[in-house]
Amino acid sequence: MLEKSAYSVGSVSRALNLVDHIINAPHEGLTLSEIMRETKGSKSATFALLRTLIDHGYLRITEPGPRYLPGMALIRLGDLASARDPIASISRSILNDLSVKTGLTVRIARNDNGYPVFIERVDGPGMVRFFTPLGVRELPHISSVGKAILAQLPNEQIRQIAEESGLAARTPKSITTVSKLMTDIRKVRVRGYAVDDEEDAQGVFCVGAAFFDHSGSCAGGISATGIKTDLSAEKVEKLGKLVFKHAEIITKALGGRTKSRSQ
Amino acid sequence: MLEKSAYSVGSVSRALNLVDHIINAPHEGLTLSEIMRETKGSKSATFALLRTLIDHGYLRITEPGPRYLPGMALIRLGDLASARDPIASISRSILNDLSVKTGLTVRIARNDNGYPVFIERVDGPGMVRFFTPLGVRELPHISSVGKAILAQLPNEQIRQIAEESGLAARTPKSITTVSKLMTDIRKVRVRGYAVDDEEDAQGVFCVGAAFFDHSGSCAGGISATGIKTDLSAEKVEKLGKLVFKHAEIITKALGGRTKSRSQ
DNA sequence: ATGTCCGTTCGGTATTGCCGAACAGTGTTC
DNA sequence: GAACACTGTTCGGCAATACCGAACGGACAT
Repeated sequence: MLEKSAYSVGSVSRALNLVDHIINAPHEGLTLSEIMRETKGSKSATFALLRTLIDHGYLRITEPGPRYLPGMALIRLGDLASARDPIASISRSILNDLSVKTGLTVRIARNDNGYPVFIERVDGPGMVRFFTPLGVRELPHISSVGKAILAQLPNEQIRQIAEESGLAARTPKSITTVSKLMTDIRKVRVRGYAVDDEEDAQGVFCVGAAFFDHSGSCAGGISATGIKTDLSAEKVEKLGKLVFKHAEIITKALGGRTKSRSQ
Repeated sequence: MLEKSAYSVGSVSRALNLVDHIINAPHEGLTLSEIMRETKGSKSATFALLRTLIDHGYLRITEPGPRYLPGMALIRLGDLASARDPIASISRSILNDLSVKTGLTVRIARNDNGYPVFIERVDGPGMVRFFTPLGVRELPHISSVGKAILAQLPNEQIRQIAEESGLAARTPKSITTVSKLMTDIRKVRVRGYAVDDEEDAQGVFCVGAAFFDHSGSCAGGISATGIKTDLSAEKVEKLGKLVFKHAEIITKALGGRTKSRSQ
């Protein structure tokens, strides 16, 4: 349920809320009555909104006992948005490459003002598909990509972001203080890659590195994620260098150059 | 520009048309004035609609000289819709598997009343990414999956679909008459897989097979696509059997059983 | 300095999207 | 089998509200 800002069109906002509502519903879909109650709208109004969304393919309807489900247009738009995103489209084959080499799940994030937004994912073979949504702003201190991106910013801005996002813990190993974050960031700057050692989820590790665009500013980060079984220090280092190397490949593909220490 | 049906909400329809308009625009994005002219809306109205779409993440705006681009929510919704689709989510690893084995681009389509709608794609390594959009209804007679799906229907229904969709040609080898289509369909039924030999695009071949759900009805099809270099008959047969086998794997994964010749 | 483009803001009008009630199916319960 | 309790669908009427057009202000070019 999003807050409306100035110059917002009510019915459109309600319609998009319905899409969100339905995509977060159980797999069998929802009935009109359920939707109408849960979103506190009138029957006829939500009916009209749902109809409109169906006309555009945003929703579809199951055959007997009409239940509403996500429609094909969402897949279409997601695919097109991904294809039109220079970062996502350029790096898809590079992600695949890294996933094959490491056997891990590989993801790429766009830098959204210091926050990582994952936009593409390649699952490792037989990987436990642990759920990682795309297209949402993530907390920067909790993932390796997040820290890799933060490391490219001036210290002052890192502190500011840490303050506004809050250093919430997800596991006992999560970073929760600014000072700890800064020591880790320093390590990232030396190594060139960031490590998330069970800071986001228990038993899961993650190694990430940043890449840059033509202006030399950090465009995003790439990371490899896996289960933490016999994770020796040298293995991490080897993986880190590999991830870093692939980040450099993306930088080149973007026509970018490695960070011009602008700070 | 979609036609409106009964009980449609105008402003929502207009907003979704804007999304479509922007996602089919050049990579740099569009300005408000351009959008307003091309969609024949007033400046302030389209401004409000765009604002609403931005609030929900469907669009984003570039920093200087505001231009409108597809937003992260589209990627988010596409990913969720794909994850919530039983066919797409179950078969992702199977697609990957087939793509690695063959080195080809592999796609999967849902059966939408006889028409194929591709919902997932795994590009082969170093593949010429020839553009294949997801989430749109395709012509059934022009692709191998389309024909594989058609082959599961009673002849009468095939003729009906052929008539209503029209047998448009894309290459000199395209099937354009119902009788030719039916002879090809007969072959598909014998072999278990369908072949598209440069019928969709010159120099491109494609092999597809159907899979089934728990009720025994055709849920969709899977296909492997590649460039037509030295395509010997035995190679096609080998590939066809491999694709067919993977279709069977999907059928099993869906808890389905192979077509109970209900006709 | 004048021009033209852009995006943003704002008030007034009538369009139109919302409501509520009535209708029509479907299956469940007694 | 009839009553009920649910569904989804349709429709008329009122008022909210989404649209329009005009005015403002900033950025460039001419």
